[in-house]
Amino acid sequence: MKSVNIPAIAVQRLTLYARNLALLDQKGMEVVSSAGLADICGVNPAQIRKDLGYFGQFGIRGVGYYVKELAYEIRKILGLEKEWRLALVGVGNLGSALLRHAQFLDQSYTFVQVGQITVAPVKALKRLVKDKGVEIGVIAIGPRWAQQVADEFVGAGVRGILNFTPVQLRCPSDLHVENVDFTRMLDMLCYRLTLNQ
Amino acid sequence: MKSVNIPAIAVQRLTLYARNLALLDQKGMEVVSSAGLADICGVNPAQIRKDLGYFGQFGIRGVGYYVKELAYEIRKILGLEKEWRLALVGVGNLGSALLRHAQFLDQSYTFVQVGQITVAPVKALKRLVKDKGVEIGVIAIGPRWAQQVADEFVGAGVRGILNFTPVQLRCPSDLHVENVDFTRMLDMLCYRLTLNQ
DNA sequence: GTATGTGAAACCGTTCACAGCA
DNA sequence: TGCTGTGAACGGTTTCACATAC
Repeated sequence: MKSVNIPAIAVQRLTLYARNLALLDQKGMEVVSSAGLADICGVNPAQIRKDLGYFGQFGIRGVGYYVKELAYEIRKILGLEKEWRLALVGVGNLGSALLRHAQFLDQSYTFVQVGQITVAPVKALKRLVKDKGVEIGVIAIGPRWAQQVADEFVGAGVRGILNFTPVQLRCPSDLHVENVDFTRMLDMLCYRLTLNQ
Repeated sequence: MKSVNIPAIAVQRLTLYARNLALLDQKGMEVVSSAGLADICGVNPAQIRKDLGYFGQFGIRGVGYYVKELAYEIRKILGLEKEWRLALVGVGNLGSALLRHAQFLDQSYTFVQVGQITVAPVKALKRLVKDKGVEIGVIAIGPRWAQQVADEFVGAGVRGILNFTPVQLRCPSDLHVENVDFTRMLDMLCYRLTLNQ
């Protein structure tokens, strides 16, 4: 791994590459060039090579990349070899969908070893996180309670939070928070449609 | 509006400002400075002023911004004054959650006038889009069928697609697609947690 | 010959700093 | 005085172009 700072956006693209490499692998393709993968992913070939360059050299000049191998290397880079334990708060609404249809998760995460997802009444959270070694808290509850749940997750010792509410959470800076906010994406869509009449 | 190209990321932040302005308004605050809003949103004050500057002059020097007024102006910029009609494909899984718990949507969209959301068997899509004037298609179906549904939406004359599947959709360039991909956000989280041991 | 890996250049977005105005 | 609006400086990301290796 290089000592330069790796842009977060490059890491995000890595997940895109991993997904499409898995698809190529399923189709029996063994080798792919940066140009080929770039076309599928909708990015510039040089960008793929640059992104990969942050972490090492995975290709063969004059040939390309071995699909299986590159997919594995990216999974390793992203830390997806490990089994992550998640706790979900919010059994109603979005939460129940995430839980009840675990196959949805599995389908998109064939290459990820996601651990048990546990539903917990908020009060029992602290014990649960400590006993079960939960590392990631998922907040899929109404926006009104989002900050409170986040605080409890923090107090319980979770290291990261996946936030499905549109609330901007206030958390300690050493805690990692990722937001999935479809209302924002919908707003963006409306803006772009409005621009083009 | 300025004639320079407006970065998509600036527009995305506008939605963040709008949301927090609505909250400030609910709390009875009438005026806010770029510094005050920036603190709440977790961004740089100059960035807010710059973002707004793409669209006009909304503040008063030495004072700040009128909360209600700015919130309204941003809604207008984003095209959220209009009522948007959406069609949802995917009643199972994520889709049912989006539909059955409309109050979830309402809660986060108090300032948005989102139109009827219609569930349709895929075959009837074309007629539905044309008869009801649907402008945005929402794809919350299994990844396996995502591209097919997208193609049908395109054929039916939808102008934009909100894609909840992790599939990179292939669509005509004049169609607007926004992706909500929580698997990617989860991957990012895992990477960052792995970095810090 | 072909495709990677990577410095250099071009481009874009963010932040600074201050002029302009209430 | 205080805060907006904005040109300029800065920093970071993308793309180019070519040396390098198979």
